Amino acid sequence: MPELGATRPRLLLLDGHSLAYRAFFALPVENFSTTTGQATNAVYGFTSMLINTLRDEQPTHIAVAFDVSRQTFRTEMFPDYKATRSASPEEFKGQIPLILEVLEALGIPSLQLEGYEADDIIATLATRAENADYDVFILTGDRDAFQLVDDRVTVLYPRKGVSDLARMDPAAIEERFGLTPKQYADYAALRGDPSDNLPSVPGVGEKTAAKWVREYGSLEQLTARADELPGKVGQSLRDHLDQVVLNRQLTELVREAPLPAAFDDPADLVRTPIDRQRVHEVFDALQFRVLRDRLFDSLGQTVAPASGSFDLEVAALSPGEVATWLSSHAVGRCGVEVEGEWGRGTGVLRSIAVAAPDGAVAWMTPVTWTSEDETAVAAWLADPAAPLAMHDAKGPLLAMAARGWSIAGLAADTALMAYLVLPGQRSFDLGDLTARFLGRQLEDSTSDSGQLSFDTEEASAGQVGLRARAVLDLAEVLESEVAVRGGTRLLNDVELPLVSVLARMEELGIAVDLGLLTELDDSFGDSARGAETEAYSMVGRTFNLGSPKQLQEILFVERGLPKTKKIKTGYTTDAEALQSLYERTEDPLLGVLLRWRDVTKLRQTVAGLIPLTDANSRIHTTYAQTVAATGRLSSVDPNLQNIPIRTEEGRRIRGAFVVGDGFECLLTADYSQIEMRIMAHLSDDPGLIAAFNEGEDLHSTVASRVFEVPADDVDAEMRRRIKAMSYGLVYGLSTYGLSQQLGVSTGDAQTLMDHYFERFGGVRDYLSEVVADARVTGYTETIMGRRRYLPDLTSDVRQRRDMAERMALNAPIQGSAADVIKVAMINVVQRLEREQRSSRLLLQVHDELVLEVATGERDSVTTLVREEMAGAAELKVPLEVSVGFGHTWDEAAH
DNA sequence: GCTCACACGTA
DNA sequence: CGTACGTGTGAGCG
Repeated sequence: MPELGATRPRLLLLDGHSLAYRAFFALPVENFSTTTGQATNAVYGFTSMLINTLRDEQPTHIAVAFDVSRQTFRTEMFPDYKATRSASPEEFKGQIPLILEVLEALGIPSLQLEGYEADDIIATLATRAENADYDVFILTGDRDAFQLVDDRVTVLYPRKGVSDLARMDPAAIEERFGLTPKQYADYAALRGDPSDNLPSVPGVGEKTAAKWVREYGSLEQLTARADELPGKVGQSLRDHLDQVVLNRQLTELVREAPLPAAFDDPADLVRTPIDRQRVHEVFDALQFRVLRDRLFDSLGQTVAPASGSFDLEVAALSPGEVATWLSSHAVGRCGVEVEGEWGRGTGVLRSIAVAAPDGAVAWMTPVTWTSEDETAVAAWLADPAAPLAMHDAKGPLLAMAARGWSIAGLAADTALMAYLVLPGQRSFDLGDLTARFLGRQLEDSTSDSGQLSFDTEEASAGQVGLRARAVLDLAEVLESEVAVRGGTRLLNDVELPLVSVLARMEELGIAVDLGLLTELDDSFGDSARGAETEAYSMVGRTFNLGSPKQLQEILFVERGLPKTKKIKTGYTTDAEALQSLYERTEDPLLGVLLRWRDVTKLRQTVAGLIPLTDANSRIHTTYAQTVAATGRLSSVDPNLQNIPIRTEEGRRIRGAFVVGDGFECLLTADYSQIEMRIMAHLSDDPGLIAAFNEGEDLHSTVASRVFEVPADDVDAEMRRRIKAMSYGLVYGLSTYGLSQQLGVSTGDAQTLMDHYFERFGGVRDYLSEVVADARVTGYTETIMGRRRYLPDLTSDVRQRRDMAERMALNAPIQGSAADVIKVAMINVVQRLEREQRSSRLLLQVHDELVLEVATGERDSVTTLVREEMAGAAELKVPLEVSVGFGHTWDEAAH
């Protein structure tokens, strides 16, 4: 069994100057500057390497060393040292203070030492840490550090640019230079170094230098026996012995530099949590949007030091052992980890590991198990009395379903639990969660280096077993994390039961008319080509219609059309802008462009669906349950939640989604105005509640009250404005936004808003209360207690704060609607099962469910779906559900 | 091959 | 200068 996990603390040391310098020349400054003209390429490259290394190496301790000035003990020994190095450009120097700001925000200590280079500081810290039993990682662009490499010290050296790091351990040094790390300094001295202005020996290049050090073992031996060296190069060496000896002294890194007291003990370099607020400020100033996201993605919001490890034995079960192992160990909640592949409604199970509460971990694979073994696992998984903890169980469920298994006792899913704890995070990697919540290292640190080669089966057993154990331990910790946030019911009653509902929906997929899809592909393709040809002839040459850049050139330069809204790359060519240009200038090219955009988009949608259709003519999406910060589901591969509906042509695509063979029809059921109903419920506004209880049509009823006219006198324009206003409120609309939406002045928009709030004061009070509460508590909450954390509500940056406020306004509403339909889905499926219906739930599109209705079940299923959807939550207004049927998804719409 | 910006489909 | 998503493309990096 390989040794699993690292038990030692991990110290990361960075050479600030050399990394920044590498970045400065690797990244073109034109692409990395703020809008105010400050160059940021060195800061960017440095920070990017830092973030990647934090993510990949998970250090528990960290420090960054900088050079002070050119004057060091080395220049005293050899005045020409680094003399040819040109003064670093002002554009570079100005970025060092910015790097220091980044480090300060990240809580990473940095130091410099008069008379010494950053390398010496690093050598000193590395030596001390190594003696204190640390693993040390040195990120530097200076090869002199290679001499520090040994079993405990690894140098990470940028190979090219800023994203490709070479991992220099003793094996890598050996492979690259044919030398041990200890010999590296000898080699460097012999070879000389033009960048440091260390003279070389004429006739002795890298090859000879490496050969001699290899043959003689060391520079010392070589110089002692210099007389033996034959030929011209031998004489050359003898003539330059003094310089070589000096080179060697200069190259040697100081391992006992006099460090300041704060850096005396490596333990003092333990990582501290980052200052989120500061990070936002600094990254805002540097305009590092993507880097910030990458930082928060990879680290989560705070970083727990991952110092511990797992220490476990994984038993790879031999044929016939499974039943016995399970009955003696699998008592109480077990961690289950599946290795395999899944997606598009199916999967393959390669191996499975079970971590028992007694500490035992077993691993097994279909490759070796007997049919009795398989029966035993399947029966155990299907036992509702056997509680299971898994991580992101939906995929494994698909792999199990493909073997005909099902599970009954999913008692915990660590991905879902982490999602409720950190709803803003978009991915939940088991290794990250383990480091963060258990302070343990999940990855086997020896596996990356490729030095140890173990039997694949053993390696798999170790890794999968380790993960099973991590899941079990993590479930316990996350359980209390969820509980303190009041999310236990949401987890147990909604998210967990939903997993198997979604897995089943993915497995079923929805039938499509492949012939029709192909026809549509052709037809949209023809239209696109037609528009294309027309556009070329209008412009007088061919060009790429899909390139906003070329389009800008043609529209705003060649044709001199009026400028549209500014965007980063110039002026927008989006549909809204083109439409308005068309109305103003009547340039026929704009009409053709819009037409081309429309049909190409439709064609792409269709073309994307065709290859995803399986042998049974069904398409299987994958639902993401832990992606949307508000609690909604999302749909990928393909996204079936954004199939066109608004235009006639778009609906032709919906017409290609059809009822499957042997079923009667598709049924769609959607909540009408669920978001406004939730607004009424949460705000408790009597006027809005009355509007729902009394009025025929919500928007007309609200309009008649706002404009103080009888319901019959509400015209289409009044209704349109009020509808826009109502929905705008759900999104945190400003008067400016409303004026844009309605095409009226901000004054008129303000007046409309005032009138609205005069009649619906409860809504206004609720909205301001939501933001005020969230500012105090730090989060918003849905009707089922789902939280969304919004730390930016107290940001000093206006734009961030406003954004957070709009999120605060929207999250409880969008999130509550998500809660409601999730409950409805569970209940619909449960009742279909209880009533032994063959009809089945296929799709969810946020406020709509699509079912495939079995022959003869139409009426009963309609009733069932209406009842379960309407009854999914008890609100102060009724939940109204509208239902439609049809042979296709389009026909089933209403 | 990667990442970014843009554009656009849905609720 | 209205929320939440996913996808495809061009373009620039390497």
